[in-house]
Amino acid sequence: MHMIDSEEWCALNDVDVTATEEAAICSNYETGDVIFYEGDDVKGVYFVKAGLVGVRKADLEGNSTLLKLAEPGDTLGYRPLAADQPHRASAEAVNPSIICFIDKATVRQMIGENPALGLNFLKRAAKELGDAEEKFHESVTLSTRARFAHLLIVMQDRFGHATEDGSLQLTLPLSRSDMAAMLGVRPESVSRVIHELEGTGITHFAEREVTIRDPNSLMDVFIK
Amino acid sequence: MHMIDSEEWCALNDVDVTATEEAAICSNYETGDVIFYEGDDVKGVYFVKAGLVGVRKADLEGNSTLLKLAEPGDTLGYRPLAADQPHRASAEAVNPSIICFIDKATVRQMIGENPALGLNFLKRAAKELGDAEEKFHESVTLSTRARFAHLLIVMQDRFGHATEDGSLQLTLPLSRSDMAAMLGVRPESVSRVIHELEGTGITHFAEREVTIRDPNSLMDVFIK
DNA sequence: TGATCTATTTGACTAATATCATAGCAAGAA
DNA sequence: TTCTTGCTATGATATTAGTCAAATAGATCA
Repeated sequence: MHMIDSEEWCALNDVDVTATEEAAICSNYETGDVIFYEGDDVKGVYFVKAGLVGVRKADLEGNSTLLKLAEPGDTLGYRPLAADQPHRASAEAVNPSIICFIDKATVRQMIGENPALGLNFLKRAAKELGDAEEKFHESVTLSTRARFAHLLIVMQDRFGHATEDGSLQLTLPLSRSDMAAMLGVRPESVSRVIHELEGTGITHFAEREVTIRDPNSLMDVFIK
Repeated sequence: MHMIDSEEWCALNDVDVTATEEAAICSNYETGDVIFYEGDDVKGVYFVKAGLVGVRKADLEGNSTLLKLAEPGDTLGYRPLAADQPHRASAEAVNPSIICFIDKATVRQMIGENPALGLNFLKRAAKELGDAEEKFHESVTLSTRARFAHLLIVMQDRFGHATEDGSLQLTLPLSRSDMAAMLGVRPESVSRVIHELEGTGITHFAEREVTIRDPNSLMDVFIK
C-alpha cells in the first residue's frame, strides 16, 4: 500500500508524495506492539502500510474499549494533530504491521501547500464523526445481541467474502475479548451471544472462522 | 453573535465574511421547531446566532438520544456536508433561536478561496470526534450516576457560574427527559440519580436551578 | 378559584448484563 | 507426552437499569 493509493494522501502531486514518502520512517510492529499511548504528545502521523492496528481507550479500572481498527491505507494520529490535542487513545498492532511515521512538520507543510489534502482529512474526520455518533447511539439504544450482529455485518464487509451457496464466510481478525472491547461489554456476554446465534442457526462459529448462513436474519437481529 | 466572532468563520477576511453574511438567510425558531431532519439531504450549513439547539438521533422504536447542544457561534450541518452524506441527525431549537442558513455552494466557494476556513472546520471536526469517542467510552464504561455527574460538570462549565461561598450555581437548559436523552437512559433513572445526589448533600436541585455544594465530591462521583 | 395538562417522582417488578467461580480446550514448552 | 498458559465457555448469583403503573407537583387556562 503506497500513500498515493490512500483516500487522503492521493491529493498530493508526484513531487510531494515522493517527498513525503522519503520523509516517512517505516517500521515493523509485531502483534501487541504499541505505536503510541493515550496521553502522549503528538509527534506526527502514522500511515498503515500493512497489517492491522487497533485503537484503544482505557479507563482507571483497567476496562478498555477498542474504538476502531486501522487497515492498510489508513492514517493514524491525524485527529489529535488536527485538534491540537495529545493522543486520546493508544494504538497497538493487532496483526504484524508495517507503519510509516511522518513527523508533524512535514504533515503541516504538505497540508499548507496542498489544500486538497486538508480537505481530505476533513472528509475523513467528518465521516468518522458520523460513525462515532452512530456508535454512541447504538450503544445506548441496542442490546448486546443487536450490536454484536452489527459488528459481524461490518466485519463481513471488511474481512469476509461470499460463497457460491449464498452464505457468507469470514475470518475474524479479533479475539472474543477484543470483540467484547469493541462493543463495550464483557467477553462472557460475547460468548453467550455467540451461543445464542448458533442456536438459531443464523451463524456458525469455529474459532475465528465464521459462516453467516442467513444474512437476512442477521440483519433482523441487528435492527431489533 | 456575528460570524466573524465564531471559531471557524473568523478565518474569512472582511470582504468574504460580508459576502457570506449577505448570502445567509436568518430565521427565528421557536422552542421545538425543527431545523433539519435526519435523512434530509444537506442543502447548506446553519450558523447559530442566538438561542440553543439540540442535535438528536432517533431509532425505529422511538428512542431518541440527544447528541449535543449547539450554542451561538456554532455551525450545524458542516459534518454531513464535509462527509458528503445526508444528515444523520436532526436539529431542533431547545430555546427560541436565530439561525442563519448558508447554502452549500457559498460554503464550498468560501472554503475553496480560504483554505484556513477548511482547516478550522477540520479542527472542529477533530475535536468533536475526540469528544464523541470519549462519550462512547464513557457510555459503556461508567454508571448512569457517574455519567450524570459528568454531564452536570460540563453543564456547569457552559451554563453555570461560581458563587462567593465556593459552591457552583447552574440553571439547566434542559428538561429531565432531555438530560436522560443525553445520557442514553430513561427519565426515571435521572430522577433516581438526582434523588441520590440530593441525599448525599453534594448537590441541590430545585426544578432547573442547581447548586453544586461540593464540586470535589461531584468529581469523585464522576470518576467512579 | 378550580380543572386540566404535562413533567417529574416514586414504587414494585422485570429484564439484561456484569461478576465470580470453575471448567474445558487448544497451542506451545519442557 | 505432560505441563503450562491463555483464551473461551458455562453456571450461579448479584447488580443495574428498564418497564409499567400510580402519585405528585407545577403550569396554564377557563
